[in-house]
Amino acid sequence: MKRNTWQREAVREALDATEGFISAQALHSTLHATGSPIGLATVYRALGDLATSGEADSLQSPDGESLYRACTTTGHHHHLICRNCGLTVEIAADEVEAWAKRVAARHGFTQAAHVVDVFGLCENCTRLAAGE
Amino acid sequence: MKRNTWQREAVREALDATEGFISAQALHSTLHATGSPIGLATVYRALGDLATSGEADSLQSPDGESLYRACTTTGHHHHLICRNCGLTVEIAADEVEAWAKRVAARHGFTQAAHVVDVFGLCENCTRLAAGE
DNA sequence: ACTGGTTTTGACAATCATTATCAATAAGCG
DNA sequence: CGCTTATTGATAATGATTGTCAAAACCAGT
Repeated sequence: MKRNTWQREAVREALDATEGFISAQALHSTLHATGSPIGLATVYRALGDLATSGEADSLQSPDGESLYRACTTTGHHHHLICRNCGLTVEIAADEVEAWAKRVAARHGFTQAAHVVDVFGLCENCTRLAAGE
Repeated sequence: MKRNTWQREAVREALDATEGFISAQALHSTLHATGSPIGLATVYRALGDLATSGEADSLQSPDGESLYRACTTTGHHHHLICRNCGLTVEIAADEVEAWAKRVAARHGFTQAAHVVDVFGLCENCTRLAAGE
């Protein structure tokens, strides 16, 4: 039987309150910062469950972390993320939206969700890197 | 200066000889199996270099391993991944390529790498899911 | 071919995210 | 309320990847 615990609720809420993707570790930190004494292992378990049940999307960041996101079909958008300082800019992506659907259909895929995120260096960090 | 060593050659050849994606660990094992005393760290370095120079493609498996593949077409492309069975189809993504670069530039970002992967259910799994 | 300056290698330690362990806790049912 | 059992959480374990650094290999110049 599946039980409802405040921990699972907390993870779900924290994920909902997060813009874009977040790592399990980061989510755990966030929860701790707000006073929740939730355990790290529990965050991993809760995120895994959410991903399995389809309530959350997961993807792997370029450096191998698993990132999670609350699955909201409404208000879909994408992100431009600074690899160095973490600055995140939201971007609309209608073009990509259409493209993803087209490509998926062409290959017989259904229920296409897509992960379109751009990692780069923001203006600031570009300058810093150049000065190295 | 970049030097040519038999180790780097060996990695490149082993990668060329491999169908599809392979993990660094697996490639190391393969090399050892053929008698090459190459070190694990060296395989990682060589693969990283190949990926950086565009001679190899890399992606993350669902369980967090980095997988590499000899890059047949010069150029970058993306993947269509079945959420259920893991089937991966390669897709060209010139449109997205251009879009990503444009968006990044518009926001002052440089060195844009992007994560553009489409998850869905492949034909097979769609049928299976329907029958559930 | 020999030598010098540098890069590369490779064995192993270190790191980091994630998973397993397992006793203690708490959810839900009656 | 009490019982059964899923869940929690501190910590150990795992496993891939990266860092370290002395020794070996590469390449250019002689």
